Amino acid sequence: MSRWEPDARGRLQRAAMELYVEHGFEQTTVAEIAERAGLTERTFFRHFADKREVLFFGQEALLELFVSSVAQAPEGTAPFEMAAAALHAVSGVFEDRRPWSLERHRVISANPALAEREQSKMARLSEAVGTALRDRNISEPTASLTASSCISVFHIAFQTWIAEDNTRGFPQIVTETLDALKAVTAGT
Amino acid sequence: MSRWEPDARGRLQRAAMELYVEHGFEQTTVAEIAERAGLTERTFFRHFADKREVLFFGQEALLELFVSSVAQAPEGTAPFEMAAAALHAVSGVFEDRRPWSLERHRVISANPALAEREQSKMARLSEAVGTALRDRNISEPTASLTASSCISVFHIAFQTWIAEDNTRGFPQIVTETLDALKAVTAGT
DNA sequence: ACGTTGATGTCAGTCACTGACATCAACAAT
DNA sequence: ATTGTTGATGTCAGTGACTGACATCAACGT
Repeated sequence: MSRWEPDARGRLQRAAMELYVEHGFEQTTVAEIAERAGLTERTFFRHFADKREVLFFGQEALLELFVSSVAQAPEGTAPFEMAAAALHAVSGVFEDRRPWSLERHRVISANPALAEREQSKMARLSEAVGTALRDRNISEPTASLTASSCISVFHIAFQTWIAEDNTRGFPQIVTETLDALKAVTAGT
Repeated sequence: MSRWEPDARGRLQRAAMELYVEHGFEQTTVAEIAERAGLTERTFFRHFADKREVLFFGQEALLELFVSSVAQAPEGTAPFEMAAAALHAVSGVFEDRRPWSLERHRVISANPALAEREQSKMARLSEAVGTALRDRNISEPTASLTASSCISVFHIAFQTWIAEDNTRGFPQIVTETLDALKAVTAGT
C-alpha cells in the first residue's frame, strides 16, 4: 500500500469547499482546510498557489475545450462562428453539474476576493480564445473582440442558467444569448 | 498652518508608483511606500484597502462618467447607441494622460496580482453600465450584453492605443473598434 | 478657555505564503 | 538482497500584508 492516503489534492478541494460553505471564505484558515484533509498547511500550498485557487482547479480543462474547439473549426469559418461553435461544444459539459455549479457560484459571489479571481479566470479564457483565433489567421482587433464577446456570452449565459429554475438547459440559454448579442450590435 | 503635510493620499500614490517602477510591485513593501511619503504603514491602509488599490484610485470617476453618459442619453436611443455614446464621452479624457497611462499600464501588466485587480475593475465598470442600462428600462440579457460589449471595446481600444505609436487618437480607435465589433457579430 | 474632531502614530496580533531542510515508503538498479 | 534515488509530505522559522485598540494633538467651533 501507498505511504499516503490517495488524492491529497481532491481532499483539500473538498475540505476547502465544505469550510467555505460552513464558515465563509475569510473565516476559514488554510490551516483548518489542511487539518480537515489530514495534511499540513505547507502541503496545501504545494498543491495550490493560494487560498483562492483551490476553488478554480479545473479551469484549465475548460480553457482547453474552448481552445481546441476553435482550433478544430472547419477551414473558412467566420470568426464569430468559430466562437459560437466553441460555446456550443463547451455548453454540454455543465448539464450534469448544476448543483455543484450552483453551490460554487454562491460561495464565489459571496466574497469579493473570490469574485476577483473568477474575473481573472474569465479574462484568461478570453486571452486564450483570442490567441486561438489569431492562430487561425484572424487579425486584430477582430480576434480579441470575438474572444471577448464569446466569453461575455458564456459568462452571462452561465449566470442566467444559475439564476433561473432550470427550465431551459444551458446549451439553449447559450444559443439564445448569442442571438441576443447579435441583435444588440445590429442596433435593434 | 496645518498639522500635517497636505495631500497624504496623493503622496502615497506617487510614492507607490515610483517604487513599483523602480523595484517592482512585489519587491516593494507597504512600509517603504509609507516611509517615502513621510507616513506610517498604518496610515497607508487608512487610505487604501490594500497594496494594489493605490494604483486604481481614479476608477470611481471613470465609472461615473460611463454611468452618467448612459443616464443622459436621449429618450428612445437604442441600447448599443447608449453604450457607444458613453464610450465617446469617456474617450476624450485620456488624450492628455497618455504618458502616465503608458507607465501605469506597464507596471500593471508586469504583475499578475495587479492585472487581476484591473480585470476586477473592468468587471465593475461593466456591472455599473449594465445597471445604468437597466435603469433606462433595458431588459436582460440585453443590458448585460451591451454593457459587456461596451467595456470590451473600451479595454481593447485602450490596449491598442497604448501599444501603437500614437498615430491615431484614442477617440478614433474607439470608433474603429466599435465598427469592428459590429462587423464581427454581423458575421463578416 | 475648553471640548470636540479627525488625521495620524504606536503597538500587538493574525494569517497568507515561502525557503530550507528532514523524513521515509516505494521503486529501480545493481 | 543491498543500495541509491525519487517524490510527496512534514517541520520550522521567517517575512510581510492587513487589522483592532488606543494614544496624540493641531485646528476649529462654542
